[in-house]
Amino acid sequence: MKFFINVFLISRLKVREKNEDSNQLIFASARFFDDFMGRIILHLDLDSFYASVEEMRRPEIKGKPIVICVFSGRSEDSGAVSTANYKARELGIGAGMPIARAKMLARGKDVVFLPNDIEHYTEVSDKIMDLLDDEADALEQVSIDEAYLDLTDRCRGDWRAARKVAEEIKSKIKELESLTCSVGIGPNKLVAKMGSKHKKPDGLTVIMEGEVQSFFGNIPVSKLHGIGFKTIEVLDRLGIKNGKDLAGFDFKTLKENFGENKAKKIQEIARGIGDTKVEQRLKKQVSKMATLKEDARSAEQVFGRMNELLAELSRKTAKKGARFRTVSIITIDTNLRMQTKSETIPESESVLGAVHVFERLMKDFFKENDGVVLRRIGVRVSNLTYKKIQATLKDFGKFVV
DNA sequence: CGACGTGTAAC
DNA sequence: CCTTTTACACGTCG
Repeated sequence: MKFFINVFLISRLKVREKNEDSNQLIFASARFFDDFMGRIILHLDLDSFYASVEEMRRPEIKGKPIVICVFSGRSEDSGAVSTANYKARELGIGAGMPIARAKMLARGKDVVFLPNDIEHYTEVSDKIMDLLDDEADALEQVSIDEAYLDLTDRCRGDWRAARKVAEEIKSKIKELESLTCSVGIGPNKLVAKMGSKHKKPDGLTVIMEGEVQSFFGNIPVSKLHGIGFKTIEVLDRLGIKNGKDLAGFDFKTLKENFGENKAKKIQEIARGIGDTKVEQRLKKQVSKMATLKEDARSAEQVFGRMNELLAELSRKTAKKGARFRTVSIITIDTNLRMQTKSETIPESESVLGAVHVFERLMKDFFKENDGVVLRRIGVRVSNLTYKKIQATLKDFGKFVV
């Protein structure tokens, strides 16, 4: 009997915690019933975060359409929209849109355009993430305005308790920062994420195991998390419209169109299957990009801007206590074609110590691309390793994100 | 297999 | 006219 239970536990652990050390088995029996019951995962998304934060700290713009912009500095209105609040979205303004177009749509209306202030948003975000950390077994911050919480142990399989936790979190965030958020709760990260997308803003959607199939089945494939524009084009040709179509589609045909791995992946998405753990991940690369004031036709013309970028990249990298092995430049020419060049070197701690490598890559790029005219450039270090002591995963995660 | 470059997706 | 940052998968080459 003991043997049987162990076999069962090991197989569960394989499915659920592939990356865990075998010493996790020590805790396995204590978690037997949790394993048996499955997990409860919560995903939280702060509603039009940047715009809402600005609205909160500037009483004079309350209730107005607000558009947060990334100005590229090339001309008065060059750049793109980062976030539009719901009032602005009613006018057709949305993220990613050129600022000039957003201003056309806003013509004659009282719309507030603001440059983004990431520093401030990060401060607000950090406070909220701290709050979330207190509510969960594990926290995974995936971006400045999104996080996953594992509530499995905390709620012991009780979905109504999980809903209570969500409501509590929502009211705390409102109290503390006057912000709303959308929350999804499900048996894995994918389902939780789809739940939080389902009702916005200020939503709360719970999808239990038994409800996954019908929820995912009725959703258009274009709304599935992880399925983007290119994939949709192919799915469309195959006549696949919603989750049900994809979940039940002939695998061989999918494989012919997407390759084995991607076929498997998108079909699992359509079935609401996912088993990745909620855990704070360390960054694997750091980069910094910028649009040039003026188009550049030679390496020497971009060195000035590149050195500024490297100074910032250096700070970012040092702050995380990261070392790197790979150095890259990223170029975007006037036709918006992106290219990268990279080189792997002996492990280094100092970005500025590797300036000559960035410069050489840039020179080589111009040598290899005769007549190219650059609009934007970027620098990146990857192949990161971390030296700082990992006091607790929580603190380290916060430090690194 | 590691290094390098590109494409897709999400934020 | 067209921003920024990251992850990951895949093909290719030596």
